[in-house]
Amino acid sequence: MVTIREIAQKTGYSTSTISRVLNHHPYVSAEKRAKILQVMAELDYRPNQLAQNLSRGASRNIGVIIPYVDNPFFEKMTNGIMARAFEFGYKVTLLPTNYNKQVELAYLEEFSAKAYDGLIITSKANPLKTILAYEKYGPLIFCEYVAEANVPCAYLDRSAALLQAFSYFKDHHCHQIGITVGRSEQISPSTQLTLKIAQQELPHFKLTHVVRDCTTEQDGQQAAKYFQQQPEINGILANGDEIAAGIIEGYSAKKPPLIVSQDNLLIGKFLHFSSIDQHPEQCGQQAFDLFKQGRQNKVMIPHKFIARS
Amino acid sequence: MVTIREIAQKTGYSTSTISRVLNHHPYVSAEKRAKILQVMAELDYRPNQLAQNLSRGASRNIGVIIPYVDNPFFEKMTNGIMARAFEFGYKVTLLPTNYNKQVELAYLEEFSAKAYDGLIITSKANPLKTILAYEKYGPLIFCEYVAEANVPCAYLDRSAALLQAFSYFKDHHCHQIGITVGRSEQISPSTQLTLKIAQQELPHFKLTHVVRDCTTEQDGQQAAKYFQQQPEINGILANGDEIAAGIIEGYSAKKPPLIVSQDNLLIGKFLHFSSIDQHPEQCGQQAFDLFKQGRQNKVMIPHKFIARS
DNA sequence: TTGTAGGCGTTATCAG
DNA sequence: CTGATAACGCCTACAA
Repeated sequence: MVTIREIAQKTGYSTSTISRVLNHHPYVSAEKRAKILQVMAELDYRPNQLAQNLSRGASRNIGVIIPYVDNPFFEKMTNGIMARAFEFGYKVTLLPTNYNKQVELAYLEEFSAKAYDGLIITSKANPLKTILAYEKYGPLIFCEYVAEANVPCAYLDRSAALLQAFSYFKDHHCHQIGITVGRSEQISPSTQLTLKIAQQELPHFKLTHVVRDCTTEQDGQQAAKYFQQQPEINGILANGDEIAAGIIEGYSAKKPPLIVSQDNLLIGKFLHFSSIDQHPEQCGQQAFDLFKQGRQNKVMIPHKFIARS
Repeated sequence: MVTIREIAQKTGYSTSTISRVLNHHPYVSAEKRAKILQVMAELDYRPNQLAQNLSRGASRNIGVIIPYVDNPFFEKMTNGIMARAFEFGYKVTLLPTNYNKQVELAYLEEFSAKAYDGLIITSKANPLKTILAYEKYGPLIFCEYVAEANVPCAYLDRSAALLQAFSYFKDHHCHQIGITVGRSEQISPSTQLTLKIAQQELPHFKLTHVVRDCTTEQDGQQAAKYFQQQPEINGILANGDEIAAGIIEGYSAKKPPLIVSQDNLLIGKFLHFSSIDQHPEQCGQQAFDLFKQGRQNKVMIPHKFIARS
């Protein structure tokens, strides 16, 4: 492997000078620069990034903790992060947890070992306190609301989105709604919020009308079976468009009640259900910007309700 | 920052011994190991991965060159790669090119600078020769067929899939088919193959029935408008399910002809068009395995035709 | 402008 | 089993 030292020998200049042309520093005579570049080309010299990383103490690489890699919502979010990262010459490493605490902890340990210059957390498996303990090792940015001061986060205005969804239901005279959620309210703040607002806005809402652990189309089908056994249900809030599609399938013969979902994928357009676009790409972009600028703000991302009925 | 040397000082042992317990080497007395671990915990010592990377000459990180991050086909492929990488403790960095040659070259340069232990190329912007020039810097694995011996690749049996699609058309008496493709046949081997086989299998096929540069639902709608002006067209081969959906939209009032698409997404089930599942996840998994095992085989991934009509 | 020398933190070799 | 010591390849004061 050709090193900076060999270039120094062949050219007769010092390693410092070589390093300077490598880093586009000023204060190198045009003549020397030219010769050095020439010798570099001749020997096919490649600066070793691993060495550069150690020397600089950074790798221009950020980690992104996500629950699932094949989930439309998080895919959009990571796409937003990656788009910005690309602009600024950063590399992105996706860190899927499947909401496994141990796996997430392993990533946090890597982070503390300087594997990433920063860590964006789109959704967490461990309690906030556990994660914040790693703040001392470098910048941590969240893609959900975190109340603690000085903790940067870009977050979706879930409350506003839910309020709009529920008022849509009310406008259509749907007061008994079924809800599908991902993780149960015990561990997911987002589910917690959903149910809290449902109870506030819809006095007739019952917790027995909640189907938990829905992440796929199949889960949606199962949920539909359950909902059909509750004839009073006249509206459904789904936690994703693929699940909503499954619900419609599950109703098969029967006409399903009014459905509102939350991904705004193409399929919603064809199956004619309403959807909330939470703009996860924007959230990802903002999260990266917060990292890049080293700010500790909290940035809210507005949602958009797509009514179809 | 606490280093291995500080641990050595506080414990009175040598850095070698510290390094040994760090790497779970044998030949360290239980007593010393215990004391070292204790001091490490006290000082909250973190091994620095950047230093380890330099010392080992590797980073357990692989790069994956993809054209787009938000394309279902390549998302599935990268999911397959990531699943395997995760199992073996590798990190994955996604490298989107948008088929820009310069961007792709920049990634190859990074690779030659040891930024990645290996590079998986799911689809390339530059000519094969250009890319193979970087083989000397480390393992290069392709996710498409590469004829050159000793170049490892996991590839989809595109020919077989296309043959089945065309015989499906013939079975349904569709001999005048329209085709949408991504990149034009001049630059995409896959498009080239598609058109070649179309000409072989369907004597009535005309190149004027090809719509190029289709990547989105909107492109599909546009294509549909064009196809409707050619009343003789009685079958359509789409290059993706979202495009197929767009085509169906584009036909709006009119009933669209028999459609076969190529992603097998959920939407195909609802819009009732046939689709070829090329199993891109499997392709990604195999590609990673080829990297991991350092083999130079060529692995074919079988497809599956999902008939709906 | 340029060069010298030390440092980044860890691993590996090789004696003992 | 253990410990010096030399890599790994680059960057950067500091001095000239």
